[in-house]
Amino acid sequence: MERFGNIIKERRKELSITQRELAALAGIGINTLTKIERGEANPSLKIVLRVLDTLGLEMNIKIKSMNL
Amino acid sequence: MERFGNIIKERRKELSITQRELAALAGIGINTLTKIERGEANPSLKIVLRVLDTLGLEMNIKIKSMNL
DNA sequence: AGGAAAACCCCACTATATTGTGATTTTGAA
DNA sequence: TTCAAAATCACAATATAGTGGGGTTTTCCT
Repeated sequence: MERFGNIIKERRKELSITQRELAALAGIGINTLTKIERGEANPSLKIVLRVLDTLGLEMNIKIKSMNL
Repeated sequence: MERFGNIIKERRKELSITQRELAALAGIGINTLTKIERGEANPSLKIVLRVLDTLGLEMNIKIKSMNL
């Protein structure tokens, strides 16, 4: 979850918006967002997708690649 | 969620395992899995990652691509 | 250093995801 | 067409995600 939170946080910073703004835009609670960014949350898929979408990010799934 | 469920279901079929087997391997309840496959669930990230991992799938996040 | 905005913490409440059990339906192969 | 396995459904109980409110700390700009 750590990793996931960092992606969100970094992207948010790139877009220069605050946690409050992102939470509002994504339609989620501020507490929920801060926990996600800190990796202290286990968010539902709905929440995840809303945040990603708001940040102009997308998630995709593929067969696991080899680790050389 | 529909889309997500289908990915899981199709991959499971490719691996020729039953819902019960996948649920057991992933360490989640059978009811949870069936709902996910039908798109009638809003699973937590933890559950999502467990299922994907069990199926040899991985999720990644990138900047949304243009729709031409 | 001072002050304001941003981020974080704590707590309690509500909403809902997750689960097991047992019954029912659907599927697919002999 | 039968029969067993697989999938779905219904229900109740528990676990936990999501939330708001208010206070504290951190950040960072002047």
